Formats: sequence, structure tokens, C-alpha cells
Amino acid sequence: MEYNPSQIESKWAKFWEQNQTYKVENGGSKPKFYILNMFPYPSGAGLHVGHPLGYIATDIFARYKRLKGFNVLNPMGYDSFGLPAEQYAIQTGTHPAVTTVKNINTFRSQLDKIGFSFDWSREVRTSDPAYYKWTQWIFMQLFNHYFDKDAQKALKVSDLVAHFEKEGNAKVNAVCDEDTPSVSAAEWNAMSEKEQQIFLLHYRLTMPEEAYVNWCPAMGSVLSNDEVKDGVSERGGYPVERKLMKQWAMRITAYADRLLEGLNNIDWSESLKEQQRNWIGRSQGASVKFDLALDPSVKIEVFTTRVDTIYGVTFMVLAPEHELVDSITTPEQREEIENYKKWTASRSEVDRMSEGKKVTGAFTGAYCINPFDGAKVPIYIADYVLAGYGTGAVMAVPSGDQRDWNFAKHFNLPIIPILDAQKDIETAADNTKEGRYINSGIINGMTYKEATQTLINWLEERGLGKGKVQYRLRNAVFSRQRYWGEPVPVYWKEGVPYLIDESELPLELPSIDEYLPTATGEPPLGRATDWKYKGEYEYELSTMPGWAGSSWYFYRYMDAQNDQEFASKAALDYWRQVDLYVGGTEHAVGHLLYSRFWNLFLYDLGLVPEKEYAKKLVNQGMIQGRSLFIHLKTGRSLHVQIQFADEKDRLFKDKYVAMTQIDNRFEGIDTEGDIAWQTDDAGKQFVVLTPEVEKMSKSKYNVVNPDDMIAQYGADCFRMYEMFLGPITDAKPWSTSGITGVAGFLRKFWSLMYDINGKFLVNDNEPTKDELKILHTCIKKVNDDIERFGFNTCVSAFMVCVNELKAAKCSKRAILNELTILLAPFAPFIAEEAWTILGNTPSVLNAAYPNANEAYLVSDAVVYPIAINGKTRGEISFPTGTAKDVIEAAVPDMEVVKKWVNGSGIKKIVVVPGRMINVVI
RNA sequence: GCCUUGGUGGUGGAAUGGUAGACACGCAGGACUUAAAAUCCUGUGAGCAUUAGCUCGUGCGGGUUCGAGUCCCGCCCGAGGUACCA
Repeated sequence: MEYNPSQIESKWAKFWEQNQTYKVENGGSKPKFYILNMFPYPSGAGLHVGHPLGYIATDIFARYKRLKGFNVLNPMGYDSFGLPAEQYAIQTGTHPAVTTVKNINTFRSQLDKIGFSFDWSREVRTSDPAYYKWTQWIFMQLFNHYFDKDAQKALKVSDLVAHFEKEGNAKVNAVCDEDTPSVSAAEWNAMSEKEQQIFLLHYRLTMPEEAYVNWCPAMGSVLSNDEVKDGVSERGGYPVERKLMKQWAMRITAYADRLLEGLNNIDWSESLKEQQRNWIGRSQGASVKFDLALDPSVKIEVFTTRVDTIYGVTFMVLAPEHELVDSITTPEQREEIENYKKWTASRSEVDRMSEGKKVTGAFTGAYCINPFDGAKVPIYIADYVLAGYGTGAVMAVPSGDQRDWNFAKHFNLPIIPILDAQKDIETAADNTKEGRYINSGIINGMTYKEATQTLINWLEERGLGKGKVQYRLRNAVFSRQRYWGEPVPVYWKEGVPYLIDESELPLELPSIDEYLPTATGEPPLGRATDWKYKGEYEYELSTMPGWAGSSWYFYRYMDAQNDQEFASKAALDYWRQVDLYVGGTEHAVGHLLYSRFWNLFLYDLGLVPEKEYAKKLVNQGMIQGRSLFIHLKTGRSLHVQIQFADEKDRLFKDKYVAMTQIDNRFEGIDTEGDIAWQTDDAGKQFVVLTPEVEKMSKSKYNVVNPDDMIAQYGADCFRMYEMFLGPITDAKPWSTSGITGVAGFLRKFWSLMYDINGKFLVNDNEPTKDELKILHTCIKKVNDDIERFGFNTCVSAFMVCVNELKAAKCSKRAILNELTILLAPFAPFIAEEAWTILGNTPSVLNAAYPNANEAYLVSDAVVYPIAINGKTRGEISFPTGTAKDVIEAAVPDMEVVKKWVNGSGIKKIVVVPGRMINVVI
């Protein structure tokens, strides 16, 4: 019998389905284990070879845990709202829901081919109204709660209102907007309903807020940074500017401290936790108000982590978007400031930060006053100050901060030393906190600690500033000016947002004629006709962002069909939290922070049992793709869809034209004028593309699909090959060379059961000591390596085992049975087939996992390498367990040692038992 | 720029501070074959010597150690993220 993967694989796929092998119950006597993959966005390009990498690893782990006696939940679903389906809708008019279902079906059939042990009865889709009903429901809870600092948790807004009615907001210790006015009970009670509602928005955990966005006037829409390339829109190449817009936001900053704290209690990689800590960016400092020189009633507030350096301030820098810029600029400087603002508005935040070494800025002509010494400080604007962080204004201390120093040198501003320990500040800034202050008024002679406290006290006494904790973390923008997302369950009445009634959930997406913004620049939902709350009030027209649905989906898997609750208490109490979460580092500070935030909120409400939803997280490295770029004469460069290029990275003109017909990014590009065509020997025109290795993604047009490989080699081979590529945590570019090695291994495994003539080889002879050693070495290695996620070395271990069994001509049932169980998590199809061939009853997943017996692993002798001064010069064998001093005594008499010692004496002999010997001469 | 992460043969990679390159791919030579494919066997870090053997070698420069791919310090380069891709 020959190894025929396609036959075996369809046979067992059918068996698993008919026997519901992967159906999981909530409950039972076995211990539970919840394994979760980050769910995919079902793109039109289908599953690419990067997706299954993590899924295969978790599938191996799930099957392994199951064989070890756990009740394993291993679900899968789709993050099915997203831009690509909407783009396709804009181009073709096809409703995104239609595209999405089609794409999901493609994904599903691809996933099925790989043989995952997912329990599909628990599938979720974020774009399904039955699912997003609960996303909207959670949004409503956020709207109805505020964060109480005394209780350190979310409490009901209705309680807050009760408090306002009795005592106003003076004694309320809650997270709220910076500019929240204080009100007395009388003032509150005198407010109209509308005024009260507007006031409460200062406290709600989700609220409308002004935020900067990439606005593309030509397209009438907001773009992601991803859609902006070189300062213009990727599609069409239109100019993009930064614009302030009213957006729904989530008050994630309220949870900043608890999000930091929670990191200490979860088993996530240190690097990932560090990224979250840096993203949250807690810094202790002070806010200080500077009076405007011409009008002391105008104050400019800055946040600084080094208030001790305040006597070294020689200028002030505002973000170009700072609200005071226009009013303080003098007539003489107006033109310069306007030009600079225009220039920065055309650049994204990333652009602005990434040119950090190039100093740019403009002088407003205005001055402010240093509150400590009354010094007149010139006010500049510069793009290294970001509007979104802190107050959008910094006090510049060139002697202590390198960016300020660069700026001062460029604009010829003074640099004042402030600490006697500062090094030569004419060549670079020195941010030391050592030494004692000089040139520093009331803090002269003090140390860093004394000075900071003295200054803060001075400021607080005069109401000019205060000690403050600042977070880099900003409130998360929650609106998207798009169609294909969850509708926000809010309607507007006289400019005030209200929640719709809970009984009206889900608020479903209305159908619209075109998936574009309206003529007046409103989001696509503005096109819906007769879409009014109670036929009267306008619904919120923006939709929720991609991260909404993914912030709680792990709970839905526990009880996916429930239409009364997002998940039942019984299901939540049984599964509690995810035991193992696997996904890419690219989600480190997006999804993984937002979902922790929602989880803490749900925990505060008593709706979920754990403060952290994912106990352990493993970062899978990304499979990278090879992208190709076309450079236009205009200076723009664009990704080219890889399937249109030839193997030499050339793009021929006919292919280019074919591509432009299906890809509207190329609209407006002049085929003749903008592209530097070359001509080959046959007279055909082509252009050479530039390759680059980067993440595999549909948006980079570099995806590789697994289907062909599976058709050719089978799913078992594909699974093992993906694991064999390298450690799961490492990023690596995709390559198919080498898959034949894994294919050869599977054939070799098969050949232990049938020879090339189809003769059945399996026998019941007693295994020898050597054969047991081969098997148990493999058991031990595979066991250890699965536990530490070293799946690539597991595959090597299997190869070694099969190579050695083959060399020993071993086809003994006792050996092959155990090897088959061991192999089952990796290559489930061939394992099921082998399991029945060996005379057992399927499924192999119901077998007992073998344990390594140390007794089979010990050898009679240990071969010691002998090093002279650390360099290996030979080896010698000692019986296992030979004492250290016996070995030491034997060393000087050995040939190699004598040769190298050659007269000079032995200084030292290092013997590491069971390892090696080093002779120092 | 900032945060995170990685850099080992021609390639993917292996290596609790203890024989660098396991296991594969590729390549070369051989067997089988009319021939090719498939399969099997042998060799394969670089250099010198071509027998023994020797020297160099884990991005670069230092350091700790009997011993460093592994630990420490300083650089260089790639990748991911950078708040509307998901």
C-alpha cells in the first residue's frame, strides 16, 4: 500500500465530521483548557500561508492537551468587519456582507483542508447582528458608566447624577475631562435636561471628543495612516491633511494604572508587556502655567517631567495645531507661521516624528513669562511637539534635552547650564539629574529630589501649577467614517447623544445606495433613507472601529448561541479565562490593550470572572512576504500585485494594464508618462520592480496561498513544514524550498508499515533496548519541546526517530503505536490512518499519551570532549557515572593532553560531569 | 525619531555558559535506469595542507569567564508597532 495523502485526508475529515470528534461541552470531570487564536479578517485573497502558522501551533497544542486528558476549547471565528470589503463595495456596488460571506466560505474551506480541531459550532462573526448586538450592548454599558477613583472601578452614571443632585461635583473623585467645570447641587438642579446630558459627557466612559484625523478633501473621507503614502492618499494620490473632527472616544485613560498593574499578573512575554507599559507611558511630573507676556490673562500650560530644569527654559514650543497659535502670532510673523502650519498639516504624525533629526519650526513673535524668574521666553511652533500628547506645549530646556538643544542651535537661542554636573553643553545636551543646581533662583545648591519638591510646592501655593501624572496613552478614538462596521447605538436630539432603548438591539446596518461619503462630507450612513430613531431623531452616522468586535470575542466562544446574554454565567464560570492565547506581536498595543481594557470594565460590572482574560500569551512571529514596488517618475511608489510580475521581478506592460483594470490605486497614473519603461530583446516593454521583505498582507499585495501546496503534498506535510520552518516566535520570510524534506519524512514513516512492494511489515516482536531508546528519546524530546513551544525541533526529533527506526529495520507494533500517538497532534490524518492500520480503534485522540521512561535513555558510557584552553582537541569515553576525581586523575596521561601540554605544566583541569573536560595549560 | 525584536554555512534553522552548524533544503559525486523522474549511498562552514593535521569562523568593536552564538558595554543593519490595516 502506498502513502496517498489526499485519499487519507478526505477519509478522516469525513470521519471527524460524522463523529463530531471536535465538539466540546461546557463541563465534565476533565480539567478545562481554553486555547485561543487571534481570529482572522477574512480577506478576499483568502487564507495566506502566514495565517495557519499560529493555528497549526495551537492545534498541535490542543490535540496534545486533549491526549493528556484535558477538556480543550479550541474555537475559531472571523473579525469580519473591515475596510477591504468596503473598498470592494465602493468599486463594484456589491454589499460588503455579500463579499464577506463569500470570503468566509473561502477561508472555511481552506481551514478545513488543513485539518484543524476547531469546534465550529462555536464560530463567531463580528459582522453578524446576533454578535454585534452584544458589542453594541457593551458600548451602552460604557456610556452608562464612569470611572470612580475612590472605588477604583467603573460605577453607574445614574449614581453620579444622584450625587450631583445632592452635593454637586466638588467631592466627586472621578476620571473626567480636563476642562470639566465645577457645579454645585443648585447649579446642577437648575440645568436643563440638555445641559445635564452635555455635562455628563465629561464623565462617561465613552463620549464624543475632538480628535485629529487624516482628512482627504478630494475623496471627502477620513483615511487611515495605512492609506496615506508619502503625504498623499494611496488611492488616487490626492493630498491629505490633518483635521480636527468630533469623534466617539473611549476613556481608556481611566484604566491606565490598572492596565499597568495587571501586566504583573499575566504570563505574557516581557517584551510585549514592556511595549504596553511604554504605550501607556506613565510619567510623573508637573504642569506649569506660563503667562503670555502681552496678556497675563492668557496662560500656556505645559507638562514637564523635569520641572527642576525650569530655570534653564529659553524658549517655548507649541504644536502647530495648538489652539493659541493663531491668536498670539504677531502680524509680522503671520505669513511664516501660516506657511509652516500648512506644511505640517500635510504630514502624518509618523512622518513628523521620523524626521527627528531635521530641525524645523517657526517663531510666533509672541513671548511668555517664566513664573519663577519672570524671564521673557520666545514662543515657537515646531512639529516635534505633538498636539495629542500632554498639553501640546513644551517648555524647552536646551541644556538638558537633546531635541531642544538641536532646536536652540538651529534658531540661535541661548543654552543655559543648570546643574554643576552637566558636561560641556556646547556640544550636546546633558540630561543628568546629578549634582547641584546653578543659575536656578530658589533651588540653587539643591539636589534633584529637593529641587523638584520645592518647585512643585511653590507652584501649588500660587495656583500656577501642580504635581501631575501624565500618560502617553490617549483616549481611544472609537468612530470610523465608514459603512462596514457596527452601528453605534446612539441617536442625536438637539445636539445631544442618547442611547437607543436596549430592547431595540441590535441596531442593524441600513442599506445604502453607494458606499461613499455624502455630498456634504457625512459618513456613508448619511445616505440611508428613512433611517431615523423612532422615525424622528438622527442616528449616529459613524460606525465602530475594527477593534470593537475583537475586544470581547473570547467570551462569545464560551456560549456562542446565547441570545439572552453575551455569555451565560455558567459558561463564564466554567471556562473563566483563556489559558493560552497565540497571535502576532503586531497586535501588542492595539487589540491586546483595548481588549484588556474592555475586560477590566466588564469585570468591574461583575460580568466576567477574571481581571485578565488571557493567562498566557505566546507571540507568533510573522511569516513575511516578498513585496514588489513600482517607482513612478512622480516620486510615488506603489505595491504591485505579485502575481503580475515575472520571476525576475519585471512587470510587462500588458500585465500592468491588466492590473490597472482591477486595481483603482492606479487611477490617474499616466501609463506612458509616469513609468520608466524599458524594452527587452523581443521588443516588449517592461519595468523592473524593487523587492522588499515585509509582513504578508493583502494591503501589500504579497500574499501566498497554501492551497497548491496542500493539493500537492497533503495537509499533514503542510502542517509539519510550517512548523519545521523555525521557531514559532520568529519572523521569517516564506519559502517553499525544503517542503520535500518533510514529505520524505512522512513517506519514510509510512514505509515502516509497508515496504515499496506493499508488503505489510508490522510485527509483534519484543522491542530491543536500542529501539526503546530511540522511541523514548523521541517521546522525551517531543514532550519537552511542545511544552516550550519548540515545534520545529519536535519535527526534527520525529525525523531522527524515523531515520533510526528505519536503519534498525524496526516495524514493531509496540514501538509504532506509541510513535503514532506522539505524531497525532502534528500530522493528524496520517496518524489516524496508521492507528487503524496498526489495529486500533479510532480516534487516535482517545488514546493515552506515552510517557518517556528515563530507564531507557541512559547509555553505558559517556563520550567526553577534551578541550585544551577551551579548544576541543579530542574525546574520550568513560563509563556512565564515573566520578569526577577519577576522570581528573586520568586526564594527564591521555595522548592528546600530553601532545598539547608538551613540557609546560597543567594549571587546572575542569571536569563537568556528563559534559566535558577542559585542560588549562 | 521613539518602543519592541532579530542578525549563526549557499538556504531554513539546531545548540540548560560546555564538541558551533542537529534536522532539512540545495549542491557535488556515485548506484539503479536505454534515458529521465523517483529512490538509495557518500561528501558538503571557509582557508591551508589534500594523509596526519593546522588556522579562522555565530553582524562589527570591546569586556567578564577555565570556557561566550549564549552574559555585560558600545556600534551597524533588517523586521514589527507608532493610535482610522486588522
